[in-house]
Amino acid sequence: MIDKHSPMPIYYQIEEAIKERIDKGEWREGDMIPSEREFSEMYHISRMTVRQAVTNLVSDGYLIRQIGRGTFVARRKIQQKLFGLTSFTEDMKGRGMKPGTRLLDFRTVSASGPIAEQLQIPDGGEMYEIKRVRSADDLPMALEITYLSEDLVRGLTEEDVYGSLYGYVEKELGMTIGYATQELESSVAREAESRTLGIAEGAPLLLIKRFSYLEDETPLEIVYSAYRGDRYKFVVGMHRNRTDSNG
Amino acid sequence: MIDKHSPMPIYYQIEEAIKERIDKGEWREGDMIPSEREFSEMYHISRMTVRQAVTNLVSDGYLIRQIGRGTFVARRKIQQKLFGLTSFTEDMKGRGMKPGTRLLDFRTVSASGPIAEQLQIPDGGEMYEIKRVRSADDLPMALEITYLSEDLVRGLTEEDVYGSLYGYVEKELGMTIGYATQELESSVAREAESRTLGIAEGAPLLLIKRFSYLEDETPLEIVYSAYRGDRYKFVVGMHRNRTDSNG
DNA sequence: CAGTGGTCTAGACCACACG
DNA sequence: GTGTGGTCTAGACCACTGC
Repeated sequence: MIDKHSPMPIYYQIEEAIKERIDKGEWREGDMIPSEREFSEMYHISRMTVRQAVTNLVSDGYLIRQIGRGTFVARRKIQQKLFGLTSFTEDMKGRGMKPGTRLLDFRTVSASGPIAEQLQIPDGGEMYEIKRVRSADDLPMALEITYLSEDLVRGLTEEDVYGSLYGYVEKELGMTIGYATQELESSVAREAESRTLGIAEGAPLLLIKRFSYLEDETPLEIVYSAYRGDRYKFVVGMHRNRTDSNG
Repeated sequence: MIDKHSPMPIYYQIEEAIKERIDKGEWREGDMIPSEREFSEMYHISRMTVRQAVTNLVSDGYLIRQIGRGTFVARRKIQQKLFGLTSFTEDMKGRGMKPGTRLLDFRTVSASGPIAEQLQIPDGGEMYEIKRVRSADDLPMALEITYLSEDLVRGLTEEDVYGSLYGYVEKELGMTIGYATQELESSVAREAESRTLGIAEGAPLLLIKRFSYLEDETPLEIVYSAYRGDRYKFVVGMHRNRTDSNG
């Protein structure tokens, strides 16, 4: 089960093995899994290596550690996904809906102002501007305008933006997305939005502004979205920081 | 600087030392901090202990590791707080506003239905129901209804709910809050809400439903809030999961 | 090349939970 | 007392970066 000579790190192999047992239902929610020392003996590896695997799964929400008692399969594992940053495409698939895209506009424009600044594009640089209507199960769900530095994702084509931009950046360009900050506010649809989304004027809209960054903090994209208030709920899991109550 | 015989773990002391240097500006955004081996020699501790400190600070957003290059102070450290779950009181303070509370109702009611189920209160159990208007700089910001199991926070009084419930639970009861899931949706104010919040009927509202859990997954509270759309933006930082693109 | 973080070992002692 | 996770050691080899 564990290959010590695989290029895959041992701790990663253990993570996958544990997740598989949980997914298969071999270990159920609330069950105690083998102790770190048992894993260590089972696979003939050091306990610190086991701990690295378990620590990762704890922070991913799969496991719960309890001092003096043991390590347990987390309840509510459905909620694991809530903690991770996802693209529209991944979000909709996670909700069991079919994502779709209608491209309204795809162009490069010269960068300037706060958008250029946020994307760290120097004066005179170009950026992609992509306007899309995102749909779920063939009904309009959101209106999206995305900005990316042309320099960072040079060679982006219209075909690339019909699916997940995150998927493209990660799989085609081999970049690693780190995190995003998102601002959400409530608004009402004006004429233009109501027409594009097929809702009444004055109907509720959820506005989301997203700044995405790569792992090394390079700004990747800015996205302005307007989601239909009658079809979309934003769902997020948040952990309590160890340091919040102090500082 | 490091006391090996302190009851505080060494890795924690190192974390604090590093954070202090960052907060003081001794190490600035983008600066490389000493290598793990340097820390190890500096403090006469093993490198694995240093790594534990650095790993924690990386996941808290203070540091960035780069293979073969070094460890750097993260940019945008203002955004660190965005990733942590906060109470209303902490949230407003973080925005530089003065939080306030007007208590509309405080009572215990017999638990039943989906709320009792979510809070894991057995048939016949009681729960607190707390209705509050939360204000920022003395202007109404949100209408909140909170439910807690009476059994879990027995002895809660009216005075306890004028400030941060999270603070009370953590500091007075000594519990550790783990995480929460939150659902956000856009809506418009009806008559009752518009009167309580001092806004027009039909004005945008941001509705937030929150389920909080302790570290061991015990359900702590349910909160339904309605925030004024003209005064409040929900801000959140989200990390990309290692596993999102695969599974 | 030297230096960095990434992984891993084979132990150790501690505080805690439980019977 | 036994078993658990929490912390810590003093090394080791690897892949990667940058000069």
